[in-house]
Amino acid sequence: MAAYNHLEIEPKWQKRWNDENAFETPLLKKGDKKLYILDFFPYPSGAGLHVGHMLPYTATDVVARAARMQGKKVLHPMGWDAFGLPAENFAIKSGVHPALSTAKNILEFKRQFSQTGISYDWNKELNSSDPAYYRWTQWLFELLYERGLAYRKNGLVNWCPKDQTVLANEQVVGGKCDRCGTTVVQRELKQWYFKITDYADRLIDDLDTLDWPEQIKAMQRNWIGRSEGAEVDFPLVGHTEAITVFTTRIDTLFGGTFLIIAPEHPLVESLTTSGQKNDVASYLEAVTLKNDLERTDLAKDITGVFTGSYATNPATGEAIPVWIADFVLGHYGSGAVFADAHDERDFTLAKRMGIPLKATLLPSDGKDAEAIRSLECCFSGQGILFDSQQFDGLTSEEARPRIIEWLAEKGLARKKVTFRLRDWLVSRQRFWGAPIPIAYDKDGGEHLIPENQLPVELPDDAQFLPTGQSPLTLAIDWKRYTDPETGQEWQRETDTLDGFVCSSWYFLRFPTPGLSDKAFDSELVQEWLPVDMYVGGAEHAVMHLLYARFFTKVLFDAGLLSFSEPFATLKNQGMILGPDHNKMSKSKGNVINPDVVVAEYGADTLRAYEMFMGPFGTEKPWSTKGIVGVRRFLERIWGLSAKVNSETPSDAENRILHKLTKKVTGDIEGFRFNTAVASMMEALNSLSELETISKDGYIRLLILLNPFAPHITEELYSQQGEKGLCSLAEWPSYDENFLVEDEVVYPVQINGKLRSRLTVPADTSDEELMKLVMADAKVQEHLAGKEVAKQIIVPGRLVSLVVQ
RNA sequence: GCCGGGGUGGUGGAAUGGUAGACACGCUGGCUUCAGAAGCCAGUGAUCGCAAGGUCGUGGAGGUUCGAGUCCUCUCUCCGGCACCA
Repeated sequence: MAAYNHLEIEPKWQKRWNDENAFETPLLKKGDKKLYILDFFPYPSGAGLHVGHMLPYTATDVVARAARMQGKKVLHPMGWDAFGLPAENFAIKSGVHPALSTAKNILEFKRQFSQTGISYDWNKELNSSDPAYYRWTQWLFELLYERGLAYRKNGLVNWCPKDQTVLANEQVVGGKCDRCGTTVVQRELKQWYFKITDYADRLIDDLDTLDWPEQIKAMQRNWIGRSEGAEVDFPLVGHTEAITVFTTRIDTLFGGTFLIIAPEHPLVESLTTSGQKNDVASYLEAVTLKNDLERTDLAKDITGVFTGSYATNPATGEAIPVWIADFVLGHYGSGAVFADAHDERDFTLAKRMGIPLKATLLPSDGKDAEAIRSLECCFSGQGILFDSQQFDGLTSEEARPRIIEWLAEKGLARKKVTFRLRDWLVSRQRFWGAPIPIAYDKDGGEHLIPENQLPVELPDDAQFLPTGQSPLTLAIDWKRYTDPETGQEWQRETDTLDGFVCSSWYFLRFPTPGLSDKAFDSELVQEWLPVDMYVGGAEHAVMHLLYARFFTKVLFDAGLLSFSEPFATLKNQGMILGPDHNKMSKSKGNVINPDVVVAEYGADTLRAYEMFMGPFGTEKPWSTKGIVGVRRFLERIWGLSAKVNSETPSDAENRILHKLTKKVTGDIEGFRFNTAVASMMEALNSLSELETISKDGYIRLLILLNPFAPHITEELYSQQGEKGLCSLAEWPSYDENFLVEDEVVYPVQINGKLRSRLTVPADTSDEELMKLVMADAKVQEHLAGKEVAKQIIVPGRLVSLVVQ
C-alpha cells in the first residue's frame, strides 16, 4: 500500500465533495431533527486566516459533520460581514475600492476554508455589502422607524478623531475606539439612534433562558446595568418645582443633608443664586475643560460648588443645600442625587467643603460604631438604621420598601428602575455601509424612502476618504432625491449605518440568502431557527450579541418571528496563542499560517491537532512540536489497515470500539473535542496490540474519526472497497453489552491509602470479593491482625477498608 | 470596588466524590542503521531505596467523608469584563 500522502489525497476528496454537492442543505420535513450550526460571520480581512481563526470553524465543522452522519438535517452556512470600518480603513490604506478588496479577500477566505475541508454549504453564502442584502438592512431600519424605535436627536456623542466618525457606547472600550485604539472625544451632534433601551428589561430577563457562557451573560447584565431603587422628590425652597433624585439607598434618606445635581442638569441655571453666580460659572467652565477621561478618572479629586439654593428633605422636612458636582452624571438616573454620610464620594465632598453630615446607619456587627457616629469614617455597607424615626432598628433591606411606601403615600417617592444602557447610536460618517434610507425636505422634515425604491445603493464613484463629513455629502447627484408623490426635491441622508446593524439579522437570511422579495422567508425561518449552536469570540459580548438579540425581539414584536431569542446555545472559543505564549501578531512574528501547516502536515492533521490541543474554550499556545504527535497518529491509522484480516470483529475489538463510539459521540456533543481525539489515540493503541482487526471494526473507527480528519478517512474508507462517501456514512451506534468488561481491577484502600490491586471476574459477588481481598498477601500485611471496623465496596470501582 | 473564569509533572492537558497525572509533546535507555533521520520497544511527578516497597504530592489554611483536584469555609494569586452608575 502506498504511503500516506496528504498532498494527493486532500485536494482529491475536496473536489469530490464539491462535485457531488455533498454538504448541500437538505429540505426539512416534519419530524426531522435539525441542526442550525453557525459561526460568527467574519469580516474578510486582507490578512487572511491564521490557525487561531480556524479553531471555531473546525469545531463547528466537526459538530456539523457528525450531525449529518447521525441523520440530522444540518444548516451550516458561511457569509461575510463585509460592510464597516475595517474594510473601509483597508481601502483607504491600500487605495483600492472596498468593494474590490472585499471581493478579493472573500476568495482567499474561501480558499482557506476549502483547503481545510470545512463543509459549508456554499449555496447559502451571503455578503452584507451586497445591495441585494443591504436592501433588507434598510428595510429593517424602516421597520424600526415605523415602530418608533429609530429616531434622530441632538446630543453628546463619542467621536473617534482618527476614524472620523461617531461610535456607539458599546464600541468605545476604556475610552478608546474599539477599532483603532484612538482616544474618543465628546461632540455635540445630531445622530440616528435605535431605542434599545425600550428592551432593557427583556434583554436582561431573557438571559436566564439561554444556554450561554456565564461570562457573556454577566457581561450583558453589567452592561445593561439594571438597578432597582426609588425616585424621591425634593421640593425646592422658594420654587414650585422639585428635584427628583434616583436612589438605590433610600434607607439612608434621613441622613440626606445635601443634594447634588450634575453640571448638565436643566435646573442649574435657575437654582444658581446671584451670590453664587461667579463660583458656579467658573466651576462649570472647569468641568467643560476636562475631557471625558479626566472626568471619569477614579483617582481625580472630588469637587463641587454650592448653587445657593435649598431643597426640602422629604423624610426630615429639613432644608438642605443644593450643590453641583461633576461626579454626578447627567445621563444616568435623573442627573441628581441626595448626598449623605454613607457614600464615600458624598462623604469626601462634604468633609472637604464643610457641608454638615449626619450618620444614620451602623454595621450590624457594631464594628467601628463610634467612628461612624462621630463621622470620622464613612460606612457605606448595608446596616441597621438609627435616627430615622419610625424606621429605627430596621436593617437596610427591611427599611427600603417601607420608606418608599411611606413616602409614596404622600406622593413624594415611587419605585423606579434605571439602566446603564443607552440607546444605540447607528449613524456613521463613513462611506462603506448601508445608506440610511431617509430623505429630508426643505424644512428638515424626515421622510422614509418608499420601500419600492430600496435599496438606496451606494454610488460607484464616491470619494471614500474620511474628511469628518460623511463622504456621501460630496456625492452631489446621488444626494438629490425627488419625492415620487409630490415631485419635491429632497436631500438624502448622507450617513451610513453602523456595520453592526447589518450583522444583527444575517442569521435570519441564511435559509434563503437569495430571496428577492423579502428579508427572510418566515416559514423557513420558523423551521430552522433559532440557531441551535452559535460559536464565536467573547469580544462581541455587548456588541453583536446584544444587538442581534434586540433585533430579534423587535421582529418578534412585529409578528414576523415566533421566537424572541436568536441563539439558543452559544460557545466561545479560547484564543490560540503563538508558540511563545503571546497573542499572535504580525509585529511579534509569531503568527502561524494554516496554509503552511496544511502544506507540511495536511488539513487533517491541522484539524485534529486544533481539536486535540486543549479544551475548546480556554486559551492555549500553539506547539510546533505537539502537532507532530497528531500527524503520527494519522499515519498509524493509515498503517492499521494492514492489520485488517477478517470481516467481523472479535470481542476484544468490539469492547474497544463500542466504548470508543460512546465516548466520541458524547464528547462531540459536549464540545469536548480534545478528549474525543485522545480517546481515539487510546483506542488505536489498544487495537495495535491485537493480532488482527476486522474490516467492520476498522470502518467504524474511520467513521468516528471522519469529522476530525475527513480526507484520510475518505481515502481509507474507499480503499476498504466501500462505495459512497465516508462523510455521509451512517454514524455507528454502540451496544451496551460490549461496554461491560469481563474482568475488573479493584483497588483496595486501607484507611484511605491504596495498598493493593485485585483483578477479579466482573460477576464476582461481594462476599467472594471480600474473601479474595482478605486473602490478599499485601492486604494481610497491612491488616497485621488489626480489626476491620468497616468495609465499603463500590461495585466495579474499589474496595475500602477501615481498620482500627 | 463589583461581576465572571482559572491555578494539577519539564510542556499542552486528563480525571460521574472512588487507582491523580489519561492522551500527546519532550526527555532517557535499547533495537534497527555504515551513519543520521524515521520507525519500533521500555522508562519518565518528587523523594528515600539495589530492590520489594515506603513517604510526600493538584496555589495556601482549615473542615465534611471510609475516601477530596472534585463538596464546604477562609485565604493568596493570575486572567477577562464593568466602574465616580447614586
